[in-house]
Amino acid sequence: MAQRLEDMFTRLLNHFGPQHWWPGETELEVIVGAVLTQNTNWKNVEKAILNLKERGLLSPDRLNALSVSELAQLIRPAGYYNIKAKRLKNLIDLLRERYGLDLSRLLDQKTDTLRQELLSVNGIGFETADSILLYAARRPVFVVDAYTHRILRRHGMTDEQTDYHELQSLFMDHLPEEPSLFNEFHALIVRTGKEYCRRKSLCHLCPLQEWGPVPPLV
DNA sequence: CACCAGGCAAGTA
DNA sequence: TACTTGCATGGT
Repeated sequence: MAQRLEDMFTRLLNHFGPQHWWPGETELEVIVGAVLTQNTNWKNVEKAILNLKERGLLSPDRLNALSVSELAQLIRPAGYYNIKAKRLKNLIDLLRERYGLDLSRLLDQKTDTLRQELLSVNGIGFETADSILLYAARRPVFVVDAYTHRILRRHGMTDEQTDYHELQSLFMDHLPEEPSLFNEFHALIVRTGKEYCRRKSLCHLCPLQEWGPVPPLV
């Protein structure tokens, strides 16, 4: 399995090149983006983040000072803006109540502790928590998303009832625990899914196609 | 027009 | 436990 995953990574990287996810941004911006991108196109998220940035609101203190309804209007382009405003405020509430709005105090904790802390927030599930761990806190945590399930299933490496943590362990148990590798691998999986898994007619162009016959698409 | 995007929680049986 | 539904904008 280790060889298979390394081969998969090599093929995707050779085909697409580096994806540069979340380069040169602040930790807070990554965290806000992780919440806003839940089931949402990243381009829409960028517009919402720009709204906050332009007004200088992208700091724990300024976000803390906003009301949920004010925040909701600012992040409208990201969709689900009412629920996402609450989710962001839930996270800021935790940051204020337990860490004095000091983001580094939150992020400097041991990985398992930090993961539990993030998951305790209403609105932060496995994928959002792990995205924050990997892309903001730079921990060697593999992020699993809908495309990861789809692609590995498509190529016969899992079945439809493989759950989030089984799939996560598949990667983390068989690859070197390098944050930079997990970062790039996850981004490449998303890119592949977008590019080649939307239509069956594009499957023959997928860089993983050479692996040979796979179970039929469901 | 339909479909979906870098999910999650709450409700139902 | 295992489904189902609501949340919402913007691009194809």
